Amino acid sequence: MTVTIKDVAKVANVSYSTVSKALNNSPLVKEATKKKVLKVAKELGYEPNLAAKQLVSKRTEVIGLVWPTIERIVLATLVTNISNAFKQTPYSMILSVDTPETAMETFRKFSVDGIIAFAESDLPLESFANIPVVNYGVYKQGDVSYPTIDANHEKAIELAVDHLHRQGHKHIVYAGLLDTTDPLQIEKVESYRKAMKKFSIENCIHEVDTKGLDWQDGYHAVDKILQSDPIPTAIIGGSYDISGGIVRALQEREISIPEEMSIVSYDNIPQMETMEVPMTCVGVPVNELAKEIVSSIIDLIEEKEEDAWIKKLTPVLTVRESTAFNK
Amino acid sequence: MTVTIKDVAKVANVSYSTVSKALNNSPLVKEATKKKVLKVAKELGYEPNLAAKQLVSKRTEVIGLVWPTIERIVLATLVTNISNAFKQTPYSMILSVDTPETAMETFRKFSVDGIIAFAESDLPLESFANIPVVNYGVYKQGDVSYPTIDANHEKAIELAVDHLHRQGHKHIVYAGLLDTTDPLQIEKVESYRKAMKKFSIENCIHEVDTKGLDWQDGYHAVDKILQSDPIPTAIIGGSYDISGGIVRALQEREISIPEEMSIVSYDNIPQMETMEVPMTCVGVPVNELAKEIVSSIIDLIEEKEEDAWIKKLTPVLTVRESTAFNK
DNA sequence: AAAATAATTGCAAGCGTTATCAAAAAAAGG
DNA sequence: CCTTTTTTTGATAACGCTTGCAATTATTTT
Repeated sequence: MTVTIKDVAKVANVSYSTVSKALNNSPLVKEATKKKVLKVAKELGYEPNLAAKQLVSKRTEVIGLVWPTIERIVLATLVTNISNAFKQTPYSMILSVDTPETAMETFRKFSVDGIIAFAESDLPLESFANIPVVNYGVYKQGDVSYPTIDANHEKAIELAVDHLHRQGHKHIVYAGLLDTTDPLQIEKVESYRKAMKKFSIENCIHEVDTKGLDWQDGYHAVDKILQSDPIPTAIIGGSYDISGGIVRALQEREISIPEEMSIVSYDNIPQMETMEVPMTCVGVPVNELAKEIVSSIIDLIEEKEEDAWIKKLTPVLTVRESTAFNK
Repeated sequence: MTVTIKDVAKVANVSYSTVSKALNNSPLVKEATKKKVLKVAKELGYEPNLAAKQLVSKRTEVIGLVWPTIERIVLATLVTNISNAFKQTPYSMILSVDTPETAMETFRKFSVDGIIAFAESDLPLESFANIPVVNYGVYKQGDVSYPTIDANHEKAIELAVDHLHRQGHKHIVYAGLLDTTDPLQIEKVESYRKAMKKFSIENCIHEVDTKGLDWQDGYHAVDKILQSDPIPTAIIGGSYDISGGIVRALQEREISIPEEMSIVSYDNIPQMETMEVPMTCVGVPVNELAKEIVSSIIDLIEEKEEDAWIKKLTPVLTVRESTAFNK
């Protein structure tokens, strides 16, 4: 039937406690035996019994990810990247698409060692009874009740403006969600203004409210952009989807990208590369974000730091084919 | 610390094996003691230790759901509905967004009792070593290697045509993905043709290829629809997203729904109700789909049927405000 | 080469449950 | 009132694993 530690022990000709230690890479067992055990284990197709492990060690090496809503593709991509990042570790991840409350119940049932949450999800703080949590994104400006990972949004937008400015653009419009209380969206526009000032083109500041973050929101924002005077030569799209909509709308009007219009998108996900026009974008690459989140939660579990902190990751500019010199 | 069965035993003044039986509602313990034990357990806030339970009973009461890609909202809604449906049962669900191969690994690690998969995911058949699987949707026409749940698509489309036909529509256009090998999409158009024939309006058969299943695909199909002669009075949208795009495009052209154009959408998800125009739709309601999937996998686990079968669920027509009599 | 020290290995005690079966208590029968 | 039968309870052995600690073996020291 199922291969246990004892079966491995028998074949490897050592005691089963040695097998256990070998499998856990304990320094108390000789390298040679460790190798032998590992080889036998593999041959027999040994798989550790999680329940037994958990029962004695009180740890599960399982981390729960609360993902209450099927949201924008950026988050979806982040989730898959996080899931991937765990493959390099002894931990596994389970996902709950329930409300935070029921997710917490499930996670307690599984006795997960740690939890990853997104700012969007509004966690029931009380129910965490000393189980480590890492949060992605901030709830409100300045609020850091948990260890929090976030991108340096200000820097990201500055990177976008800088890039366009170097290419000779002055009339750079920011197309994003403006009329909102979402701190992230607010920070992005404000950063845009700041950056325009920094490069002394604040007289060209020009913002278009997309009213949302989706494809159609970008698509419909193009009308407004093209009606302005002077017509901008470059656009900063506030999200992956917004930029996608903008590109399509421009193409339909036969305005060529990047010859007649440059566009830089916020968000840095692999999908940017495979868009109709490979997109120049700014943001923390989603795989880095994922790696950081994963290593943070593991550190937290293994070192049990207590404080809430915030870590702002440095974004990068990825230049592709949607931007060019302004002639 | 954590309250165990032994703590309960001590307080209730019985042996801990009696407590175990009482908690599992065994007929071998007296009603009176059962009540007493349950009361004490509650008072002490006893929570059963899943790991210990698993270790001895060999069952985890956990079911894995393979969801490799973040796909159309219909699937996302189905996933959350399935997750909800499990709440009525002793089982819990874990989700893997990995490739089917790695998902299987994770599931093996957790020793899930069963697996739910979507036809889209192309499972590695070999790796299932007698763990029950339920599949949603069919891979290819007629292929049922697993117990499979699916909607009766033919019936659904017929329902749509019937509804429109009763309202006096003849020029009913089907807007969906036509140029594809996806058996589901093919079945839908063919069902459309069949239904049109059934109601003797096959001379009005009119299909528009959306080239995809997304919002923008629907949006752009409207041009083609409006260029035809005669202009149809009703549209069957091939998916939730397609229909959404169609509605928006019609509204932009100030063609009022349902006065000037009726539209029935394929897919029956709650979001249909909250669209810009509450949408008349056909399909198996997702919550029913979810319930059926959940009860099937549980039956399979508990009764261990061996055969592959396919269960076609009966779709329903949900009439809302996107359809009206043709005048 | 013997003694001391260090590096490995093995033993055995749990972890919190369930499940089997023997023991005890209660009920029934003679 | 003592057997016999039935109902109820309680020991106890797994389940597969980790983990101190004791036992063994290998390596230094003297």
